[in-house]
Amino acid sequence: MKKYFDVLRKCRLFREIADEDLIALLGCLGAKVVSFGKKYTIIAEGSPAKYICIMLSGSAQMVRVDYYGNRSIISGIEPSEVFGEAFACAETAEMPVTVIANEPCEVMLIECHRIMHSCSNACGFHQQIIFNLMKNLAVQNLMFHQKLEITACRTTREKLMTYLLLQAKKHGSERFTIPFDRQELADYLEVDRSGLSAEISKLRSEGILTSNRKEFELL
Amino acid sequence: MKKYFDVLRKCRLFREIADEDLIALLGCLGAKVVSFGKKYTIIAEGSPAKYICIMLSGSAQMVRVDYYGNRSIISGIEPSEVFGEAFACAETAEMPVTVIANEPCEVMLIECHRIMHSCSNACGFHQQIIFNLMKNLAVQNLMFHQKLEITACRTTREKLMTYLLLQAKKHGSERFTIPFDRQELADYLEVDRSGLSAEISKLRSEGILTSNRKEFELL
DNA sequence: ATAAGTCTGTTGAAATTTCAACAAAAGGAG
DNA sequence: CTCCTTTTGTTGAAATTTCAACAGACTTAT
Repeated sequence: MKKYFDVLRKCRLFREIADEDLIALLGCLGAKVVSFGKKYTIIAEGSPAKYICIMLSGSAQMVRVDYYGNRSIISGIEPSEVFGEAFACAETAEMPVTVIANEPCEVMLIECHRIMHSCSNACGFHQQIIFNLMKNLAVQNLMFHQKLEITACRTTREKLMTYLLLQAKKHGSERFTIPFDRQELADYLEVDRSGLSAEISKLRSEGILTSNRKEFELL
Repeated sequence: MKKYFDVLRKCRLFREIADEDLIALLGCLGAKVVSFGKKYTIIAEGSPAKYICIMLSGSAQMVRVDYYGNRSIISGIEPSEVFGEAFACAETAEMPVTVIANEPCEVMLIECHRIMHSCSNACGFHQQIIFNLMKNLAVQNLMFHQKLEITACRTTREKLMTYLLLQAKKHGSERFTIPFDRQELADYLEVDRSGLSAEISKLRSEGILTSNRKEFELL
């Protein structure tokens, strides 16, 4: 487990927990690590929501395909981020989304009930973990508000500009690289890919931005 | 405070807390009750996010108006529901949304830091409250997933049907009354009101549903 | 280096949404 | 009951999105 310490230290779930306690804690929680190849399904829609997951290496996307066949990307998942916890904590019977590996991944799985019900060893970190989990869920809530701010826009241009402005703020710079290719960005913004490409060209010709593939600069 | 007990017992925040402990707890948390008239602003966009709020009576809507003037309803808030907690717990500087009273309301306000930092009296319920808060945030997360499922749809018809099917499931019946008038439903689904009315008429003429104002029946 | 496959940008036509304006229906106040 | 206000439904035109098809740029594997 030691090789994962650098990522785990950055993970919201383990805030305020000292390195020397972490090993014992992970043991107590029965944490296990699983690897997935590119394009593999990490969590399948419809499967039971038992696990709180932590991305150790690689990246993934949380995705849903609706009744009408529209693919929608709910969020990207990067190393040290927690995912699946909302469904597990809310005791959802079935996962309403799918999580798919973008590239080879290592994921840490912790059974939710190990965290929710205090452990038999009475290890002293449960309270801290629950507090961290709460904070993490609150932050995720904010991310949903951002996502809704984007999807609430009526036109492709408004959605795109709202997204790009949020990215610029997040990166603290007018220049930044986005984590999606065109099709993925379209699925995230919930618009048509070709229309999105056209809109980007238009913004470029209007002198509002410059871009090359995943790199953007707002002018 | 006693007159609010019936609502508070139903509130997620106070699960597993006995009635007789509730009074002491509310005192320890410094809970206060504020009334608002119809159409009054309960929380203003841009104001500091200090409070965890509980709706005691009446109802409200969480709303955002974007840069382009589109009004979007994020959620309806009914008695015993908690709101504003995600922003307070995530320590957001400014509220990104507005909460407006639908009708005369009573709201209980609890300063977030009173819950986050254990109280000086060392009352024994903080852990339970934080656990409840965590569960509540997880459930809210699920609601956002539902909302995203709706807004991810491309057409008015798809959004409307997704919404109505979720409502039918929620009410456990094909007949139900929705909590929005037409304009509000349009703002919730993020579509044009007149287009929404037209779509409802069309579904009616196709024999897919019957409806009268806020009452719907799926056939 | 070449070939195969993927990603991006373009285009035009069809479908859909938005917008503005108005009429009918419902609800409230006096 | 009547007047006034709000809500809902309807319509047609303008704007936008979606869809399908294709070509050029880029990547990857051999």
